[in-house]
Amino acid sequence: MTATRRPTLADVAREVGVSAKTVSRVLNEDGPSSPETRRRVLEAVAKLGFQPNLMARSMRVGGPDTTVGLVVPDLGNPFFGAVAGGIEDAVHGHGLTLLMGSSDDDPEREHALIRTFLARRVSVLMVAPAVGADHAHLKSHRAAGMPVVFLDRPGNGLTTDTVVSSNRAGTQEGVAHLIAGGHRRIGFIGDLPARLYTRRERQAGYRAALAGAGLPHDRGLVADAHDPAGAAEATARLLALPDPPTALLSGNNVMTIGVMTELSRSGRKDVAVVAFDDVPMAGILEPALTVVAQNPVTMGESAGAAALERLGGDRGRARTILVDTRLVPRGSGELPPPARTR
Amino acid sequence: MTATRRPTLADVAREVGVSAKTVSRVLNEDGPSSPETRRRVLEAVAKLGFQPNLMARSMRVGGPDTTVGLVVPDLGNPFFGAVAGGIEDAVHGHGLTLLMGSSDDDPEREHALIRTFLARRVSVLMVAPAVGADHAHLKSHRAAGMPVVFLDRPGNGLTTDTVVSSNRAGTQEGVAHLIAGGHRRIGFIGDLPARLYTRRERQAGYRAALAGAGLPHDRGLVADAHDPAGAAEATARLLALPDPPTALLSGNNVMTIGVMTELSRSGRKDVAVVAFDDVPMAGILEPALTVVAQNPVTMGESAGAAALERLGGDRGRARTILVDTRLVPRGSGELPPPARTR
DNA sequence: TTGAAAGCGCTAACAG
DNA sequence: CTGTTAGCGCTTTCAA
Repeated sequence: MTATRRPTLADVAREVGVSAKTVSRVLNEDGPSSPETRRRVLEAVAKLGFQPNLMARSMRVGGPDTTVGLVVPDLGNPFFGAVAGGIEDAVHGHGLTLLMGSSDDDPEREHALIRTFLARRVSVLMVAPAVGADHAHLKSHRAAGMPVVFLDRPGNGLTTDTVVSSNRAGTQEGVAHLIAGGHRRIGFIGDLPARLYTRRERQAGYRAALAGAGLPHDRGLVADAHDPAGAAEATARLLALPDPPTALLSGNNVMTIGVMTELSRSGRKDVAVVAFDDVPMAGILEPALTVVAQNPVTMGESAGAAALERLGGDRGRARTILVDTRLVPRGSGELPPPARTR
Repeated sequence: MTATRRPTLADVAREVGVSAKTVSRVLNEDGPSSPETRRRVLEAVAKLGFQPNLMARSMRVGGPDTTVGLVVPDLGNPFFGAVAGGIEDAVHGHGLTLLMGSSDDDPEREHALIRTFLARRVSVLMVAPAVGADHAHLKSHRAAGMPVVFLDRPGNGLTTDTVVSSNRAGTQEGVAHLIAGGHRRIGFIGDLPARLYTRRERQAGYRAALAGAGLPHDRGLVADAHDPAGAAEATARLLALPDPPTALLSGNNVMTIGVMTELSRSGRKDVAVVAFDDVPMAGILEPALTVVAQNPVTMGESAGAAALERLGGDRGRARTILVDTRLVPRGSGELPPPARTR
């Protein structure tokens, strides 16, 4: 079997007996064309199975490629999947397609992906930055008219449109919810590295809630992990303290799996929990899991909308779009602390 | 602020005082070049921040675009996110990038996306087909050397490499597990439309297990839904039958949410459940959820590997790659049926 | 070791 | 209403 060449504009033109430009006109509904020519061109297009080469078109038009380059840390994380879905919804009506890659939270891979995307002349670049990545090199590209949007986390060395969850306020609300329920010793299980933006913000919200209630901030109640197993260990460690927490705030969906697994394993149904980020079966757990829900689809849509405005010529100053989180009380956050023995 | 033009090969050449071809040679390590020239070129490239235009390159070379076009029904579904991650892992080392879009299980949108991808001259096309979509029109493209791979579901009207889960055998194993536990009336909660490939296969596995055990196939124990709420209703309906099932097989992750929600709501801890497709917190539910786990990452990797072989010149006949599922007993599938009153 | 010319598939600009 | 010419940014081909 021999690879057959794909038909070009010229092939269609030859078939019909007109010039390439005429075919182009018909196809792009650019300029006038006689109904008769039109008909014959379309016929030939169908007959030959011609499909215009978008690369060639973009190139000649001089505009960027009709793609949105998106770099996320992990394609497998449903959070980023939902974000991607939101972006696609926002832009696909404008003829833009998603070009995606995973950085695996590695600045090198992120940089490589960005380079590839730039080389492809994407219309828009969206990045959920890896920890430690630098983005100063994108300045010139943004100046050249390519919108850059940071997602979930701000970038480094570049001030541009950024879409993030209300991490701090959301966590603060979650912790306040626990405090309102009578808890005074509340643990925080955060992800690593500790300098990750979302981790820092959520922990700041945790501290703010404690401060707001006049509660002391016990550094010993803050634990770290970078996977569910680690989160489970961290949970066990906190609960084994001499004066253990009566409630926990889980810093993200991955931590939550570990926290809940450990509570389930040890049969501790008396520990109140609020988890940051919603999870599918939260309502079925026992007790049902109270969460601070994020809105990843909205985040994606906002990012898409912002990018489209920039493409439309908006040169205003960079905006930070805060997408609201929402406290969803389901039970686990409403557990009262055990009666105090004093 | 005025949009500054991006530097081209010619700009670099002018800067250095050589021809464009020389710059091209240095950059692509094609043909010889003097160390001195080389140095000056690289210097100018760095100075101007030149990045070769990949579109122009692909076009001139005549080869396809360095992308893998992937169409999935729903970007937000973690299953497809994981599949995409697997594909990316497999191909990114070969210089390929993922171009993704959601069809929303709508054949029209799927077709539009495929058209866009073809127009972009993707190197590979991967599709998780929408119900009712036709793919005969891809024949010529495959003949022209573009690998086409179907994912999760076979395509229509085109025989080509296909990667699917062992839906039938997996479900059969799950149902056999329930039967081995003593269940004789087992309900099946499947997704709609009923002619969806995965639904049909899984239901066939269900029937095969019943037949294998000499159990009657009661059509009344099979229910449908297309979202969690519907699955919850379907579950309630089955359990309200005069002679209700003592065990349920949930046909996919979305159904599972509804099934478990209803069991939780009604406090029915006596109904055995096996769910097709694993879910994050399955182990924490009470009882812990027994599942037939799929392997989406492996599916993506297999698809990627198959595509790469085709790109490498493999013209062998189309293969169907069955990715094994795995029964993960966790408790809910091991519940015995209630003692029979006769 | 380097350069000049041609051309990938398409469209902008101008004629006719 | 239609055609011609030129050129997007790059690489191939051939010549120097």
